Amino acid sequence: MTGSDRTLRGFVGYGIKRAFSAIQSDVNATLAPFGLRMLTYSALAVIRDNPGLRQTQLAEILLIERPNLVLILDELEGADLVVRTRARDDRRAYELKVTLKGRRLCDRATEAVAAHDARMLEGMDESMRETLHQALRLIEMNGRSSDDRGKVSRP
Amino acid sequence: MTGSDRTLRGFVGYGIKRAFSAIQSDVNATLAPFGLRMLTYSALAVIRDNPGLRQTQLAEILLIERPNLVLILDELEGADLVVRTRARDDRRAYELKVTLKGRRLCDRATEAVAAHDARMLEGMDESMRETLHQALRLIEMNGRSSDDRGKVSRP
DNA sequence: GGAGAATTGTTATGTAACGTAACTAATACG
DNA sequence: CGTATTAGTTACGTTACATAACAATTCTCC
Repeated sequence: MTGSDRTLRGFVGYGIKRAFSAIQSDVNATLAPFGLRMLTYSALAVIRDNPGLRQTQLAEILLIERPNLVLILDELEGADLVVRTRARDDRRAYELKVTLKGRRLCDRATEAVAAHDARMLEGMDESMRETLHQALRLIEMNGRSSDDRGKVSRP
Repeated sequence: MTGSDRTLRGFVGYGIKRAFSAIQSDVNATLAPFGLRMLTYSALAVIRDNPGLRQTQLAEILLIERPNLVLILDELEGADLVVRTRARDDRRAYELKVTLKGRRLCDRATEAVAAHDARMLEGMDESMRETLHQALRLIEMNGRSSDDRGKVSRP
């Protein structure tokens, strides 16, 4: 035998990391034909769900900092998938919308991702999938709530 | 309401990404007091479980490429947690072992990580945890097996 | 037993996905 | 009005990866 990771296997964190990196490379391969990556696809999908969204809001939803969005949106805009139009009620902000081209690409990509997702879930029955879903949500919440401990106390 | 990610929420991949990044920052904070990061801790723990391991094998276990290990091991060795000793049966290779100091640190860090892991699982009963565990393994396998499709066919 | 192939660790280098600090333009607010 | 805040941006740094090329060593096999 070549060696084992028995200690680490005890941790969910380790399992999640492995599952995630397995998915990640795979999903990027799925999106490559569309000229998209995980991040650009995510942004595209969220904008499609929320026309008129501001960049700050998008950053909040995706849990990334605003500066990181700039390049992502530049890329999407450069590919004519998204437009930034100045908001007329607040000329600092942009309203984000997907173009027709963006909508079509997004829908096709969403199909592909859905198919990919289904493949990752092969071998699980409906109840297992549901449990997995809930468990992930729970972990996300458990993580975020421990964030607060280190944040603003009373300014 | 500020905007939603309903499309993405349908995908396990998205849930895993979120759960993972929630864990990641948190676990790095847990390890920081020990002077470790996720990667260095993982390497340390695996070496502790497999004294005499070669770097190539460690890379395989951790699913990273050999060059990336070099810096990680430099760091661990520089902190006197690990030693590289030339293997006498193959003078190209190193045998990796944790030092006494490394063993102690590893054990304390493992405790801390275990506590952290437990916090992430709060709100789940035993059966839910077990299901989560299995589900993650399954996803990992589903991902890896689709790797093969793109790899060596018949050299 | 010696030449070419393979393997171990390494160096150099590139990239993607983040984060922080500091700036500009615009708005809000007392 | 003037000061603080906010939206997007620029510049820059870090971490976690990957690939290519290389020296030293070992393997293979004729």
